[in-house]
Amino acid sequence: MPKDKDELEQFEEQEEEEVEESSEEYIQESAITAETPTNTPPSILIDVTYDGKAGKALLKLYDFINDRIYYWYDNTGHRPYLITDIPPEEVASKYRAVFRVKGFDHMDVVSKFDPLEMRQKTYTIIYAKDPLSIGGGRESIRDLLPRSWEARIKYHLSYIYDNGLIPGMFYRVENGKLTRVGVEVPGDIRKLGEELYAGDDEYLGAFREWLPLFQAPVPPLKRVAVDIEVYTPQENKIPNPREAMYEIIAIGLAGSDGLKRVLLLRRPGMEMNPDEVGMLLSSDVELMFFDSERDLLKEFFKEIMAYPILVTFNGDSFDLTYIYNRALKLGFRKEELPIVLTRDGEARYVLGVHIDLYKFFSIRAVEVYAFGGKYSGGEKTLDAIASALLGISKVEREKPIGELSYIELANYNFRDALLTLYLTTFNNELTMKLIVLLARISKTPLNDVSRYQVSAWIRNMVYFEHRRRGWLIPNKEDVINAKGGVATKALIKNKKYAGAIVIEPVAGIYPSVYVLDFASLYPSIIKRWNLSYETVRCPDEKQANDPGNKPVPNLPHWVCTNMRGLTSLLVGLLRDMRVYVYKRLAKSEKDPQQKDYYNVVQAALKVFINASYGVFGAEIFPLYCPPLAELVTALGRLAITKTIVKALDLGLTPIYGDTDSLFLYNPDMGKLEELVNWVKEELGIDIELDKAYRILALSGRKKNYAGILQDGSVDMKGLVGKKRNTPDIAKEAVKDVVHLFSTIGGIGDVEKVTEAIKDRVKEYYLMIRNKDVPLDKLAIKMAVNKPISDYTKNTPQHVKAAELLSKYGVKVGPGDIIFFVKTSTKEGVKPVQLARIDEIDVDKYVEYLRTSLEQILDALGISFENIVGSRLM
DNA sequence: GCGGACTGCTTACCT
DNA sequence: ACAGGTAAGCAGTCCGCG
Repeated sequence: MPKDKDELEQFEEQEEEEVEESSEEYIQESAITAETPTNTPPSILIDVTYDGKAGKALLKLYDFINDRIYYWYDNTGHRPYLITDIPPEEVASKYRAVFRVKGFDHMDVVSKFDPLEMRQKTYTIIYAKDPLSIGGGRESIRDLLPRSWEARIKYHLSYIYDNGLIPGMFYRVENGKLTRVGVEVPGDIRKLGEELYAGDDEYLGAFREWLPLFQAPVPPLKRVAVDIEVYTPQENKIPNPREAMYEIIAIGLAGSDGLKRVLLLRRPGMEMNPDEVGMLLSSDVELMFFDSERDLLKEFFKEIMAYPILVTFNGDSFDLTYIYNRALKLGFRKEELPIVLTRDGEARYVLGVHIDLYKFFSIRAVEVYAFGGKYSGGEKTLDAIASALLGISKVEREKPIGELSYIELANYNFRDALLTLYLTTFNNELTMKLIVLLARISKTPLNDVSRYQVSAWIRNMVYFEHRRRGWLIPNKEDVINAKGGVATKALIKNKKYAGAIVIEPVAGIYPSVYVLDFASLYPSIIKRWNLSYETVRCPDEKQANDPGNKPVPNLPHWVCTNMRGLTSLLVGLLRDMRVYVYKRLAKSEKDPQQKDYYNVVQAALKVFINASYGVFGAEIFPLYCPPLAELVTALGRLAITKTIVKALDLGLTPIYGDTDSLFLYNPDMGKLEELVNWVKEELGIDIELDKAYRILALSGRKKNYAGILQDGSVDMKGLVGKKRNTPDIAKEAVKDVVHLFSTIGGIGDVEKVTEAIKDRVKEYYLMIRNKDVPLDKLAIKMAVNKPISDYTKNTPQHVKAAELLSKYGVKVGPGDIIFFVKTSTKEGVKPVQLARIDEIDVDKYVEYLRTSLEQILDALGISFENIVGSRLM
């Protein structure tokens, strides 16, 4: 199993550039099925998919009490369809070919609300017997018509929307009919919403609708983590999972029910040394030996089928794909296998759901918002993520896989399976709960939630609401055509519109600084100003010409006041539920289990809220709406500017601010409160005290400061000394100096501490001058973000170092971090492995030390040159 | 032929 | 591949320089 980044990359799909989103679903090649009873106990809906053989939507339900998986096939006659504005008679006369499509079923007339034209319209709906006949197949109805809508929505999602299904919620089958199981909501929580939204039936209704999704518990989902080892004749060469040429010699299984097992292949010439048994890392791991690989796989398939959820780390690209192809090679028939490979590189688990944690943890929004960037900045390997989240450090393997003894192999193999399982169990099953909650909010099956980015989740959530309201889902081009382009210019080249404001900070040391922060500024703006793709620049002339409908005076965009915007309502609701309900509950709840759960709820909500503005400025989002995005940032600029003016008015002293924050120097507490109230009153947005510094050092650069908070902790932002690529020696110097800085108790200490800092700086300077530093502390660690061959415009230093490395046979690819030092050799750089201390370019490192330290020294008004003497060498 | 001013590319950060 | 704004370093280009 590949664990290193470059190894992972080898299996990333290269050719699957699916430009067109097809409605095609995977072909169910497997004949394995679960029971389909006419009555079931309450069960959790874990997957919704399309079964090509049955030609129907298929729901997978997990009954966690009796530990059973059930299938439920659609029996309502639901069919794939598309919508067109061509009347049926015209279809019949002008587009007769539609009827000749083999999967054509029938036509009908429907009335839908067009959110762009903002009126009810009549459409023709054309049904097909299978998704491919709508679009994606050899001959499809979509391709025969000049205009169609909703023809690119994948069928299983369409099925979810039309039936109001919520993946992750509880359902039961009663006399063959699928029904949702009710959820008990405590009266005091319901009351919170009733008070919050008194008199606003739209919000109140939505609140009641959404509450059960958060109140329904997430039951323990039985799962098994899987990891395989493959024999390879060449060391450091990872076997190709598509070819599956070599033997699978071990499969590790770690179950949430306590299963600890390694299936091992007996190999000629390898003996089991009985003395070694005591060396098993976990003594209760059960080893099972097999004489044939076929039997080993047979046992594997049998074992996993006791679980509704299969968990892997990179199983889509490696483990499960390898197993699948290897099984075919060994004579298994496709129908016998519980795994199916899809065209877009997924390895699906037929009975339940396969969750590939490599994919899930690679989702940017999960990484940043749900896990607070804890594993950011490094490699996304099992070891790296496990070490960041679980604090388990890496165990090195000393020999090639093929040379390990049975016990060594079992230890190595089982450990990875166990780590994979741990990634789903730590913090009270945080990961599983998060996935289920994300599925509920987005109406997306667990399978897709764990594989698609946040824009797909938000798309699904919003599409679901369209269908619920009987709205037509517009095509992407319709939105752009109706809403037009932008009116502002970005400061950064190649960006589409203007963003946030950053206030120019004045360098200096400031005792007692209070920071005010707009509470989720952009979502609040979306709520407060009724911003939604359909309300912004709505088609009503009267609305367009009413100056009162222009939220930003110097922007030409107006916003509809007649109806509440869909996304405004959704974002507003989710934001309120997070702030007023689940953050509060998470704080007040006594039961630790329940407290943890509320925290997962508020973290899941955070993901959606934080991404809600960005998607409207992202071209890949199907409701991409630049005027909406630019209104949000413009209103943000207005909010912070007005707040600053008011602050000055009140005699407060703003010294810095960035986007949604305002730094106030030594404020009068009464005035501060006055400002907060004014903002709430006049701007209709919440602003709150975020943090307070005992002392703050502004370097004079934007996004760049260090401060000591009231609890004595250091808060460093943007300083070079904090960046990953800065050599450790410079980082240490900064850390040292900041520590000295933190000893400043009052303004009276400044001089004394300044002297101490000067001395320390000089020490570091001399250390570098005298090359009295270990080489690895001089290493610059910089990531390669694309294939080396793609650096055509220029050759940055880290790429030069990478090229030197490749001469020694070290392969470098995207995601790899290059360690290099600056040398006085011809290239100017060398990979740290190849360099000697006497080749170091001392001046360059003094320069590094200078820029790192100056960001602190500038605040203190000290010059680096003064300390070290302007010595040019 | 060389150095300074400049632009553009690249990475890592902030909100 | 949810957004834009900023710091910093280096590569490469242009231009002046009697």
